[in-house]
Amino acid sequence: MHKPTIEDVAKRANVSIATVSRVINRQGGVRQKTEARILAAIEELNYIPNAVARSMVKKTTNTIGIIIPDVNNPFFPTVVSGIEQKAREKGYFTFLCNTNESADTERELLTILLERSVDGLIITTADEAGDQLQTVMDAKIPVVAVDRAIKKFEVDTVLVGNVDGAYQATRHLILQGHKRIAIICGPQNTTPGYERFVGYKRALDDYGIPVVQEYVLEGDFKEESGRRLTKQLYQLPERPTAIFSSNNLMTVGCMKALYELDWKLGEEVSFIGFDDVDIATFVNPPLTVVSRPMRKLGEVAFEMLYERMTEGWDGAKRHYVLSPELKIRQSCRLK
Amino acid sequence: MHKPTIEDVAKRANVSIATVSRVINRQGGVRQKTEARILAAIEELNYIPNAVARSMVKKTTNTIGIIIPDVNNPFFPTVVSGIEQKAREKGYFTFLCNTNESADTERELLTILLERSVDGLIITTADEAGDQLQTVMDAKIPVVAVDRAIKKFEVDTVLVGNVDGAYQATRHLILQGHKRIAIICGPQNTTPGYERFVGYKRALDDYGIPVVQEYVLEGDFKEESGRRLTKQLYQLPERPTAIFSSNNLMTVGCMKALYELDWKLGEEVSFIGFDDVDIATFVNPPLTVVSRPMRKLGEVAFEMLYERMTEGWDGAKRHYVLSPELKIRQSCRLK
DNA sequence: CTGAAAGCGCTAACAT
DNA sequence: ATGTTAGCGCTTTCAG
Repeated sequence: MHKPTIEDVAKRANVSIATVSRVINRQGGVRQKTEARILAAIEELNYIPNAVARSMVKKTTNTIGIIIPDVNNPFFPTVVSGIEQKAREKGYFTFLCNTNESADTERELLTILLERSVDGLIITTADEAGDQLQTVMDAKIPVVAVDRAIKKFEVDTVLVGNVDGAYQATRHLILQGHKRIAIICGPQNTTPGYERFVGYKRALDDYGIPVVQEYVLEGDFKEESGRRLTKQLYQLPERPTAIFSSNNLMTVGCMKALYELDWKLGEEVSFIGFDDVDIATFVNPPLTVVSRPMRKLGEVAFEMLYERMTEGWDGAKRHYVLSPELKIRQSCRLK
Repeated sequence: MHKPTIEDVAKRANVSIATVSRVINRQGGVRQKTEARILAAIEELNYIPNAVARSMVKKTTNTIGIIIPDVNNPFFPTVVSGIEQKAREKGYFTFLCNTNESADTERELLTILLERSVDGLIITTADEAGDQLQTVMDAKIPVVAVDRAIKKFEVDTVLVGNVDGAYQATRHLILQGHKRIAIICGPQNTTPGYERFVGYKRALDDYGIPVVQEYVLEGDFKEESGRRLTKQLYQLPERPTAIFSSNNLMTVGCMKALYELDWKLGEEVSFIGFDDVDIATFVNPPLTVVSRPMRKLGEVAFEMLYERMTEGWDGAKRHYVLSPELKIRQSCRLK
């Protein structure tokens, strides 16, 4: 009464296991009648091929690992669903792992994925330095970095134009007459955090507006920091007339703070955020944001990985940069 | 230059592979000195045990499958993170699969999970009848149903009190003096959809309020239906003074409709939703909701599954019902 | 305390 | 067109 194996099927159909294997894998070269008999046996026994055994001999699992730093940030699930859709189409399955921004957790997960012999890895690392990827590189497993680059190793990378997006956002504010523009930055040791600041600075520079230290605050990309820093901005003797928030979660925190402070969005303070958020159209007035093609990011990532996995392509690593888009709603008003 | 195997380690440490296996699995009975030598070899070779090979002989993969119907509904990712945390603690890994409410997709996914020999399955099925689970039952894999029961088979089940929650919500509205209370139902062929309607009806009955057909609308648990049905309600010659929405996504749709219709929340129409939503505190006034212990749901589900997997416990199937909680904010006003 | 050897279920030569 | 057989990397008796 055990799970039926290929041997059970073979016996029942009066053929060898090799022949059964041939029909399971649609390799052809099996007589119609024989095939029919085998198919019938499979049906009768409810036989389901054992993928573990197959992986054992083929040395490939048709499984990829996905590592993201924060499941609670809706950005990542969206990217992941882009990856998964493409993966499923190609017959790949995914292990989705969350590091909570911890480099140690990332290290552990990497080991587990290696043990499980994933065929490839898509990662938004918690530590851009990248030493933790040494084992993966040793194992010669294809890797694609998403949203955050890896310093130590050359790997395929897919990013959005952070500098570009932040520049557009800041310029939008400037063109409306704002001069006292604050930025709530992400961690400056991460690519997105740093680059978005660069875009902000570049726009100010281009329009001859000095960067004021009090208006440049560093958060951690989490909601609470957005809230705290907005309050800090409010305390300033000379309040900014506009705020640029570097990511979605901090934007949510900002909104909560504005509400608590009764600091009137759109009237007393203009606002623009990096990344579109669910709440964007529920606050009043709706938020102008820099939006990223999140699903697309995931789709591109899988496609790059797929090429490496199948073609064993060992060419130069590629950097793919997608363009962000300014979605103008009503949270920015003429100054 | 291939991936090092247990044999490479054995050679290097001058022992047999059996001994290496013993130390990898911490089975003891190996002399200190030998063990040290083996550990050193492992270290030097960067040896990582191959989980596929292990699964092959142990006939267990330490992997469970999770099937959910809709990744875009934030309810499920939250449940999933509850499952995953517990799973990780016990050394289990998860395959997360999304059916998009399609019974066919669910069938396919089930087959894949079976091929991959998952040790257990946690599922919120797209088809409560449950015929598609036949193969899983045949394979004698432990199953836990979450949020939706399975009719055809006895399996461990963890739910929240849908009737209870809907009853509380409706009563809350009634006690504020509302009599014209509309409900936006979920699909009546699903447990949550049906039970929530039952709770609504029971409350009306208990307080002697007749159920008016025009006020009972059936949506599909997706955002757009919430929006459409709210508009339908607005067209009624005698509009309801309160609306009860049966799930989070439809609540979002409702809010959009209210905004578009300029139907004043809290003033012209009171509102209460099943499930807490991110936007609940961003709309004005903030939404009163029935909230469910989502993470807990996942945690309980894994724990039940774990018992079955490890103890091979074959006792009676259990039904675990968690209690919902009314979170009173400000979207319901005295009539 | 350690080793030899028999599989786990399947694929992929190589024969026939 | 089909069968035989040698592994894949590991765990687990069973012997020493």
